[in-house]
Amino acid sequence: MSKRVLIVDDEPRYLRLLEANLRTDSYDVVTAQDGLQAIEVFSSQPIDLVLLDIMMPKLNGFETCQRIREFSNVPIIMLTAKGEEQDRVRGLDLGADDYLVKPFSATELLARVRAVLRRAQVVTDSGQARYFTHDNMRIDFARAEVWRGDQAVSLSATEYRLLLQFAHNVGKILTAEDLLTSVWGPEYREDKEILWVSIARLRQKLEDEAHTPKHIVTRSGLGYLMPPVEEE
Amino acid sequence: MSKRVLIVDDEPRYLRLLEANLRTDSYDVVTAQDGLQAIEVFSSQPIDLVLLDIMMPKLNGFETCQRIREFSNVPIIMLTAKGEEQDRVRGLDLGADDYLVKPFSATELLARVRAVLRRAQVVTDSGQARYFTHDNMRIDFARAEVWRGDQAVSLSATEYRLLLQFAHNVGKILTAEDLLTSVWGPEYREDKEILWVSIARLRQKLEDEAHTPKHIVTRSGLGYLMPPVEEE
DNA sequence: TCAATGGGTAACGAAGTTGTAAAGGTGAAG
DNA sequence: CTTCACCTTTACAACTTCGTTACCCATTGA
Repeated sequence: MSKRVLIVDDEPRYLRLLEANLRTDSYDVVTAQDGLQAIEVFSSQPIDLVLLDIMMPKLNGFETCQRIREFSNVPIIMLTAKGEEQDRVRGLDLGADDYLVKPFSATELLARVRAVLRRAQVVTDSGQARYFTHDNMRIDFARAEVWRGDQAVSLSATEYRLLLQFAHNVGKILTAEDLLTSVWGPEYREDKEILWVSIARLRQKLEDEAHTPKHIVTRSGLGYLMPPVEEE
Repeated sequence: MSKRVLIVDDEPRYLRLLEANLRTDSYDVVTAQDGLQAIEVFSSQPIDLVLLDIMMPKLNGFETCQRIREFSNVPIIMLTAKGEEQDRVRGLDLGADDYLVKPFSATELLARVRAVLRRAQVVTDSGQARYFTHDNMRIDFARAEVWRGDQAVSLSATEYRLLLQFAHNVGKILTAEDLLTSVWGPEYREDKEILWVSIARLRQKLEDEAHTPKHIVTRSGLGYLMPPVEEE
């Protein structure tokens, strides 16, 4: 059963080139011309690997990568014309698996694709969901929107990223360090105060009763967690 | 809990450089100067990531990579002086996860290390034990929750960490020093009083009959232990 | 240029936790 | 049986942790 690759690039020339290369190694190929289209395609069919150009209209490669990572662990290889180190580091830290600098040879492209797929195989991803629900709250990952009941909640970027951490780890304690490193970066590892304040702000927007939070529960001295919703 | 990285390179200069870089990001580092040594080290302790130079005496990087892949899926990043495409493809096809061309910057090295470890984590994380049971008590590690029968027990952070020590060492006597160092840190090694009090508090919450504890048993003069549960 | 917003810092109070001290019990060794 | 170190328990004071509000600076966009 051949793997399905999503190629995202705004230049049709490159799109065709990449597609041809991958097809000769008998991958299934689907394409998109910008980030929004990519997310659209991605949410509508199973994808095993994404090749993602950085310079694109609408959502650029970094933003698209980040969005996809909100709901999927699919392997991502970034493509770029610039060889800037800063770009490479940024891509990798946003969750990309590898990086290719244009122009590249077909042989190397295919070797990288094989390597990344080999590693990913063990996971068998396909756990891609567009929505996440927890009690009366819903997250629309693709649009980066949050709903409380039928009311849209307007979260800041930080609040949203904080909430994502919990959504991705339901039923699991996250320590202050965990959250600070993943949302603010390693250099904030010690700065618990900003976390306290941000949790408070997030709760104000999400929770019905400030005093008995349903979504984000405190475990004093240990961390916070989003409790699993009870089945009935 | 920091990740352990094995660096393999025959040039001491590079070895030291890499080691320093990784240590500043608080990885544990072990080193080897050739492939044989690397495999030696690798088989003798748990390693989370291998940085592997290609040009080496004894076993070169390719051979070493191949050997390691015969018995392990540990993430491997190849290091190479040449930027030859042929080498890169060969490395990746032998099972390496990534490669870096010397000279490289510390920032990029660390970004690649993070990326490769992140990917590996998804694979290994899913298979860990979730519960621990001892008589009528149950620990849910992910949620840091403890149940006594069908009643949730609310433990403080210290009490919970203390209990974890016993759960991880069932049937083994833990000395006061053991417990003090692992729960409170080495500087409390002598402070038996706080241990006594904490044990008492923990027992109050866990034990049915304060006088004949089932979970945490005192061995006067030696320490404490959680006795193995009898099967019948 | 000014208002709006986001996001960081500071300050304070409430709740809960932790270390210490003090007053017994228990058990091992002689 | 006595003694002493080892341990248990309780009470309390000091300290942490965390929630909250207020404030300020930087950025953004009208």
